[in-house]
Amino acid sequence: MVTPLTRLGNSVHCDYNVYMKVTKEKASQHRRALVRAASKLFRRHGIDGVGVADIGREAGLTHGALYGQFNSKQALAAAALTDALDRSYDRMMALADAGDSPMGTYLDFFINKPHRDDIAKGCAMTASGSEVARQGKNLSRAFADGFDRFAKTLEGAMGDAPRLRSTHRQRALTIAAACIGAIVAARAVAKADPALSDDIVDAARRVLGEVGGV
Amino acid sequence: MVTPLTRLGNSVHCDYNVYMKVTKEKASQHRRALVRAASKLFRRHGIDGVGVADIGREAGLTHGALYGQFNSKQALAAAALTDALDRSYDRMMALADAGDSPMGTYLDFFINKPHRDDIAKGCAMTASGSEVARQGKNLSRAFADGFDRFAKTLEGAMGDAPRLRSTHRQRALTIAAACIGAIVAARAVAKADPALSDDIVDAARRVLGEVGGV
DNA sequence: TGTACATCAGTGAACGCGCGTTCACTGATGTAC
DNA sequence: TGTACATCAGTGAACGCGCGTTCACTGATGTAC
Repeated sequence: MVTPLTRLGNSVHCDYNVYMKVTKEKASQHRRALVRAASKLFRRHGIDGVGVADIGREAGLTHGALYGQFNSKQALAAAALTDALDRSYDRMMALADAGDSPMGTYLDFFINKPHRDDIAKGCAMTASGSEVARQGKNLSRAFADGFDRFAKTLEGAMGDAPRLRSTHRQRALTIAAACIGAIVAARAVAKADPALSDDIVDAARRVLGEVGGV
Repeated sequence: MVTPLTRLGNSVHCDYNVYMKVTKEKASQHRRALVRAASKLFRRHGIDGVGVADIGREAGLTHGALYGQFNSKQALAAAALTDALDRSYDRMMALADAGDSPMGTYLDFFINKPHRDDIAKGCAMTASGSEVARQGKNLSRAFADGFDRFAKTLEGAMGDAPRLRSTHRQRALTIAAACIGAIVAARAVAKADPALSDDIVDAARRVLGEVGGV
């Protein structure tokens, strides 16, 4: 029989069986794996809905490893949000290279039913929008950077077909916010009213296309 | 010294000091107090961010009382969402009686900086939008009912000024979703970029007014 | 109207569990010589 | 190039804490007579 841990004092007993240390490259792979795992799980279950142990497991590590790479769960969440938004942006820009009407391409990329249905791979602003408001400044920063970049991209793709008095920037900011709102609302009503959910997606795609001058 | 509880067996010791039972009217007041407390706290801290003990305390009761009135925290959350949306709707309709252009009144009511800044009293769809997608069907039902009523109200107030080809219903659904997205995005960026947050609110109010034919 | 007693809303201790974070420890990596 | 050893990424047990839910119990209310 053994006291598992004598609290105040430096003599401690426990069994460490492990093996350890890892190349610098492996370490940065692990960091990336943690960010990707967190990014996916936070989107699927919410930031409060995921434990650090879940993230470590998903990344093939233990929860302790997380604290070697990040100061806190909050700091990891900020890194995960930035990473998710960077990756979404890259995918969107890759598509835009191919198409001829960028505004139509951007709206198609964002407002569609597969995007609504696969939250874990979708835009992190739609997955965590209302949570970010309650988190710290670093998460707000990540969201603001992603949102601003999205709005600027839309602004650059704005057509001037409709006779609206608002500026391109105002319309771009509104379309960006509306893209988020449409996916959030479509997801929120989906379980109870799938037809309404479909209507929201279809309506937003069409109306925002008109606002964007497609 | 007393064993506080002997587990398997029917003989139990603990101290019950209490006083009890309450009129039917008091009981339904308590139920209402629980719903109101939950509604406020869920908006402020998120559903996962509030414990049943917090809700009981805010309502002036204990956490146990909650399970006399509701089967689970989830069931209370659904009741709280319905109640919050009903109350918001009533406030919006009361304002509309006074104004002459209902669409303008509705947009002013929803898209403004005090609404962005006071999440605990604001629209529950903006506060919990991305959380509801991850909850059960009863919460989706409450959201869908509130969203549908909001969209129908906007549809009834739709002007036909702009030469848009989309239907009134499509524009109403889009404006409803965009209202949510604008407040969600404005809150999410507020801590890191207050100027961007203001711009989102101002832009959405103006552009959605144009889409709504104000 | 007065009395006897069943009902049931509310209490608070306890349940098992998982949370975020810390920390003593490991041992291959990577560096200094 | 070869050797000695400090570094530090990762482990996993433990921390204190709060979670949602259950349940034995209370006693005024409200009903049956």
